[in-house]
Amino acid sequence: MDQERAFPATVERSDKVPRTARGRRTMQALLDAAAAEFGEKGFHDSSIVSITGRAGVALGSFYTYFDSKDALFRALVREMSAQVGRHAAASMRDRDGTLQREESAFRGFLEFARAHKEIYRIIDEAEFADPESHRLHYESTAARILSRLREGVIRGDIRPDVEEAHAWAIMGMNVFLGLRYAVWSDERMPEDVAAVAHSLLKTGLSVPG
Amino acid sequence: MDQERAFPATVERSDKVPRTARGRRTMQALLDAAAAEFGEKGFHDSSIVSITGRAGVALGSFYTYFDSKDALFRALVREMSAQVGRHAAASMRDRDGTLQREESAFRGFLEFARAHKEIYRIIDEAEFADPESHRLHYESTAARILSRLREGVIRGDIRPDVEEAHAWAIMGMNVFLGLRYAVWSDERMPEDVAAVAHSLLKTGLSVPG
Amino acid sequence: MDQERAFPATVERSDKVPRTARGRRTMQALLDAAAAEFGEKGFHDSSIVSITGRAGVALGSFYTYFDSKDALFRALVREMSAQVGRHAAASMRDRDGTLQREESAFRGFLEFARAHKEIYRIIDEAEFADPESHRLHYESTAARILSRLREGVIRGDIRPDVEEAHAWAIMGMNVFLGLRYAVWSDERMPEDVAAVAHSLLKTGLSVPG
Amino acid sequence: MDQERAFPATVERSDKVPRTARGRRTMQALLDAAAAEFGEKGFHDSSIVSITGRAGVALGSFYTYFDSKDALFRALVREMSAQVGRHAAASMRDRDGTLQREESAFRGFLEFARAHKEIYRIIDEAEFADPESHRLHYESTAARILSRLREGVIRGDIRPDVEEAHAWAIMGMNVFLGLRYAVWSDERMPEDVAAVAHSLLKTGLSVPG
DNA sequence: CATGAATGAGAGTTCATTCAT
DNA sequence: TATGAATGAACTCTCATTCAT
Repeated sequence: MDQERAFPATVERSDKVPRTARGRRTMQALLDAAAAEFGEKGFHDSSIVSITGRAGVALGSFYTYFDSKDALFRALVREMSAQVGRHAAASMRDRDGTLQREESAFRGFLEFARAHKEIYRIIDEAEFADPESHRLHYESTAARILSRLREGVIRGDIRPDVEEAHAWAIMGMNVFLGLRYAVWSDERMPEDVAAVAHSLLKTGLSVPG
Repeated sequence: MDQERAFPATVERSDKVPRTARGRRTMQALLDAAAAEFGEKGFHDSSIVSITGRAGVALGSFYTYFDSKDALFRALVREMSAQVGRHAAASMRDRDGTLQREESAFRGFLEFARAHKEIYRIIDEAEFADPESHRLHYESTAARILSRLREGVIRGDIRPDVEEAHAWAIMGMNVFLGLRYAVWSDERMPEDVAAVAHSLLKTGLSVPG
Repeated sequence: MDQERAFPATVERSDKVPRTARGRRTMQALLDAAAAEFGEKGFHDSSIVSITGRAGVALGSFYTYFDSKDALFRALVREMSAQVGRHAAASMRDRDGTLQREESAFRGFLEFARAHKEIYRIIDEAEFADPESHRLHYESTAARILSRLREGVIRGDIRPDVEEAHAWAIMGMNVFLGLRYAVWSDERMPEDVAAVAHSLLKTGLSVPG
Repeated sequence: MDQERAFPATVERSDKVPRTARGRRTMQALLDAAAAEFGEKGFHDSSIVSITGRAGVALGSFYTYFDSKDALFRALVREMSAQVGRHAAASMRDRDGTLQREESAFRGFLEFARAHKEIYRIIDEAEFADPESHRLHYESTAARILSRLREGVIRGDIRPDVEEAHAWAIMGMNVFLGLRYAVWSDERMPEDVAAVAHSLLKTGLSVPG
């Protein structure tokens, strides 16, 4: 976790691997430009000319590094999905209770989303431009949440009947609170928002007794 | 509520109002075709030729009723947003507790989403194709949830500290559970899923005591 | 001349002759609307919907009275060409010298152009939309000027070597002075401008002697 | 002046500047094709497909060099306006009297118009397709004529009362004589026509005495 | 005679992708 | 590896004209 690179990092399994240092620089420039472009304009309003323009390389060079516009988008989505996961995990260590660890993870996610609002847009748009990655992102995120909850059951601080639906519920909460309080507005501190979510998850909304 | 029309209904304030019965039929055919097309292919992969083809009318007829592809999409998004709201409200009556009413509303939403999966895609894609409507949809949905929670505070069955963030959390839960269990798969019954969400909201996930 | 109708008058040889009084009114409304529309927007930016809209009649009614957009334009051009000729002629009577009569005719033309600036545009555009009428307009105008000059030769106040080219020269002068001082700007009085043209035609521009 | 290129020359400030020799050739081919097409069919009946077809390049290549059909037309109009001016100026040198110099300029203009009849049509049509350039063309042409006349006043061979209207009168004469004897028909030699215009400007049409 | 919905060819324009240099 | 010109399918939108009512 500590050796986490600054976003956006290189894409792990790109279609074409640059062989020279110069090639690596060009590819990285294209990836950075694409993240900015897709985040600002969305997939369809982004164009290869514009991306290569931002990156300061010739139009034709794009195809030296990526097979297509779609391939580039897919690469970005997977990378960002991984980054979001890594970042949440990185924020999670050494808290006592299971839900407290979830709270930390969510706070980390909120901080990350504030800093990289374009990620939201790109992952959301994957629903249309790269449905497979989109599905994978949410399924693996939910799976991670669920396995943590199950550890909590064993540990004894989580209700024994937790199941996949609870993980999806938590993920949905987190995503929408992130949209509202990290992407659309910065008005509230991540720790406040995370605390609200935590108390909801801990005891629910009913009046006690 | 009872006289609610089947989706997709006519769009209330379309740009051009047909003056004859034939015109009304054509416009309706275009709206139905557009809902299907946008739901299947998404906004950008949908084309006017294809929509008019489905509707069985000539290409040019599209522009007799809509100013542009965007205008049609906006009209659809607003109509669907309204429909989702109406449907949830319609499913909500005569339950005792506040969270039980939310459970009913959510079950109604799940049933509606199962029957009209394209709505999900269309409203989601509005984030890119019609951001204003998208924002409006979620803001007004959250506002409705919040006002119901506040009534619960007065009634005495909801924690007095509820606030906007709780409404967004509930909405996020509902949307993601709907995506998972109404759109992506029909494997679970709406009432089961709604019950899971209800128990989470009622007492949280911690082990009692 | 005295019974000259107000512009724009009915078109002499229209493709379709209305049989009822109501029909005549509708046709006239279309002609008036077309003159305004063509004058403002030019032939290509004018549309039948817009013309029928101005005229307050249904789109389909257009084809009850005209065979096509081109036919209407041709009808207008010919009518306007005739009007310009009639108006110049009407302003020409009872002056003594040949060039003084030309001066009067030109002054009349300038007044007419000031009052109906759209005529200029419509006749000019006929070069592209109805070349035959355009050519006919200028050829017949030049022919009229030439025949008047030749009368002047007989009368003895015009150089005996006048020929067609002189008529075209006078017409060109008149048209451009009209464009400059009647259409583009009203800053100078028609009689001033006509006087300048007259003195040029009378003695030329050289210093005498 | 002597090294003047044959019409149509390259357009000085086009929207997009080709960076390679091949690009320059393509752009030139498009300009030549456009001049021919606009001259033959007029602005509205000309199409990009047809222009690119004449030029022997793909449709899309058009937009590598021009922003739009209008932009290309504007570029052509301005270039042609400049060419007409340059050509008239080039034919004017070393004659004695002011009106003799005008005669030379006019003869040069007639020769140019005979060789490039499409220029007439293109500049005329600018009245509708690019009004600003059209106005500019005639205003600057008139201004040049007027300043030459004023030099004649100082030199002593032109009436002291010459003014803008005289310049417009001369320009109108020239344009219409050009239309009649250079564009519509080649029947008369440019020097004859220019001589007629010259004698009119010199002494007018009245019988002397 | 009036109406306005329906038609569809055709226009300008965009842009992912290919390719010669 | 880098360049940018070239390509053409695909798209949205317009509008003169036809026609059923």
